[in-house]
Amino acid sequence: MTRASPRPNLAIGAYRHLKRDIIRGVYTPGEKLRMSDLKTRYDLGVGPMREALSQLVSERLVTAVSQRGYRVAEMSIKELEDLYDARAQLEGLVLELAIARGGDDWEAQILAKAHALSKVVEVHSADEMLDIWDTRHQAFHGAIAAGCDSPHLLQTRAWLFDQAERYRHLWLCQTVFSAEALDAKRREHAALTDAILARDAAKACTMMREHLMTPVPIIKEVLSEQGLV
Amino acid sequence: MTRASPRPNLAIGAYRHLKRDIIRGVYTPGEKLRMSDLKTRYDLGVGPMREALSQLVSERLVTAVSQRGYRVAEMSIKELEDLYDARAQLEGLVLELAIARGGDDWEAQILAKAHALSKVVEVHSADEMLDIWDTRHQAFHGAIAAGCDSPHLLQTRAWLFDQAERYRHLWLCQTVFSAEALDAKRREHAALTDAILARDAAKACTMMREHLMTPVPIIKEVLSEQGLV
DNA sequence: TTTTATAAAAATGTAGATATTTTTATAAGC
DNA sequence: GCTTATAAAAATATCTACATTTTTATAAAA
Repeated sequence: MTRASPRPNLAIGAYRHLKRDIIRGVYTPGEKLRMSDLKTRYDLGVGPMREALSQLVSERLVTAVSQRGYRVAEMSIKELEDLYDARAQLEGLVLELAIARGGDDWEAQILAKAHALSKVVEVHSADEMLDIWDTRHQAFHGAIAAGCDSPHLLQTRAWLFDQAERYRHLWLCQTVFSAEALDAKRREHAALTDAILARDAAKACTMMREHLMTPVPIIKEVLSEQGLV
Repeated sequence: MTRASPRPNLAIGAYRHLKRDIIRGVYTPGEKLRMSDLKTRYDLGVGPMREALSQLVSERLVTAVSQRGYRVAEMSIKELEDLYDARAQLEGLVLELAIARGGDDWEAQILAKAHALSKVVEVHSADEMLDIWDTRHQAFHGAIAAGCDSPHLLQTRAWLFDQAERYRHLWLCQTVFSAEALDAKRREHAALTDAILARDAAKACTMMREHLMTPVPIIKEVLSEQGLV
């Protein structure tokens, strides 16, 4: 029997918690992460804390200067634009490969996830709505990308996604609570699904790139409003 | 005045050293990295060592299982194939963007680096030859990629490059010490440069993808010969 | 052979010592 | 007075050594 992963060590927990907090905007961009504060906030020693921070430095969510500690990575309009452009281009490539390589099961999964996403309605709390819609939305796009059948391309995709997560979170709050915005997205997803299932690579990839770029102006507004840049 | 980077901490040094050793094949894939061995080998305490390992786990060069320590990441034919495929596809995308976006300075840099690469001859020691050729080879490809003008795409490119580095190192030793192989590469680079400067995107991208895939069969042979898989 | 008990080895975590940076206070020069 | 330079103090980051927990190896018993 395969042994279930044992007790996760403290660094792993700290890593997850801190990453989540950074993405959710608990810290402001550029904020100093003092070891003494982190120790009390997450209730552990410096060892595990430093390990968690080291990983986040690797992922570029935190910056480090030797002997001068750690800071939350900065955010900027410039980064936002490049990040979303890179994501759109990569997603286009991945989709092109998926259309060339994907089989029947790939098509079926896309339809399944598209259906689940379109059925998100009438949820009680706002937070619940945000969670459910985002989960299904990611599942839908994940199902499309999976067809490229390349673990390493999917990994780079996931990495860019993580990088964008802080920006994306701003957009998510704007979109999910607007019936109009949600409806626009629903139509885009339906059209995208049609083009993909018709294996029209050129059309589908263009639509995908445009679909990924639509949040950019919205995020720009929120960034200026909240004084984050 | 910008303050020069101060004393780098021990974790940074350990990270560089360990990463280099893994890439150069000092450890065999899957080998256990015992803390006590690492401590004596790199002459450090556990703290900095664990920080360095945490970063390498993020980069997937090392794997970790909680309470059971660290291991050098495995290598496999399957991973080799996916890695090189992903690299070729991404490099094709980056080149397509570079041809669309690159300016005069981009063209000039490519010509400059291509020239430097073609002039690598008559070096004394074998190791020196390997270093110089590889440095200029990377500079040439780097100059091409730079035209895409996207820090994040270049970053994902660098990450995939790092992932492939262990495999690539095997190929490099085979190629640099074969006059015939070097000459073949020289012709490929010249043809590639021509297509790029002619801004023939379709042709250049196809050539680039093929160029990046040529090492795969060679590396497969070396891997089986050396019993690394 | 398989299981259980025991001992050794290894990984992880904490606390305190050391070194570095940043802040604050003080004094000198313009 | 205002700025700049210097020195002491505080805050902070980093590292090592030791203590604790968990895993792995070994040997005895079923």
